[in-house]
Amino acid sequence: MTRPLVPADFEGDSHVVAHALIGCTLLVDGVGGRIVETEAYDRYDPASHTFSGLTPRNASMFGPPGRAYVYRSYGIHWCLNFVCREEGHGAGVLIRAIEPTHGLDTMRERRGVHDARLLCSGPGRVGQALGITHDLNGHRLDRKPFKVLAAAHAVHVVEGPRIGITKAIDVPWRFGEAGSKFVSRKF
DNA sequence: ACAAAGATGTACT
DNA sequence: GTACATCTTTGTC
Repeated sequence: MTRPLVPADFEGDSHVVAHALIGCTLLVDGVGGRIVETEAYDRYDPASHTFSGLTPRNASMFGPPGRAYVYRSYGIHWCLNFVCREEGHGAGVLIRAIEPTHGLDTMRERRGVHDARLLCSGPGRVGQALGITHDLNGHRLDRKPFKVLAAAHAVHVVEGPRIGITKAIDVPWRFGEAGSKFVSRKF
């Protein structure tokens, strides 16, 4: 009962897209699981990489929606965003946590830990577990190696303030599945 | 050319 | 709870 998401699903407000992505399935080369935590970053958000306009790093967020924006975090981690578009402006949704369902052994090997809760509970961990690299920046989400499937059934979504930022910390633009054991932090 | 901060994770006390 | 790795991007001089 699930359908693959297409670029049209990423047209619109980043907050709406971030909310709608909870419960969807994300696979990279068949490895991944259910998205249980996201954050929205819109064009006029001081905490967004797009706030100061187009730069070489954030260029993919100014391109077509339904693609990946991959950036290096703290010089160590690769973090994955889904590009969306609201009123012609670039915006992004950070994938913060996944409930592992496919390719657990591959993820354990990449992460070096066994506990399923520690495989994908955080944006840097998601990047490592799914094998995300800079090669995938700007890549379409409806083409290999990506696979993004709509949620099989309705999900109870909760929201709260975003994590790890110093600007606009008051807005509740972090979304997660209620009661999930696989989020990076409790809501 | 230079400096500072960063959408984090891990190890250690 | 605190410290620190690690390096790219961006703004400033």
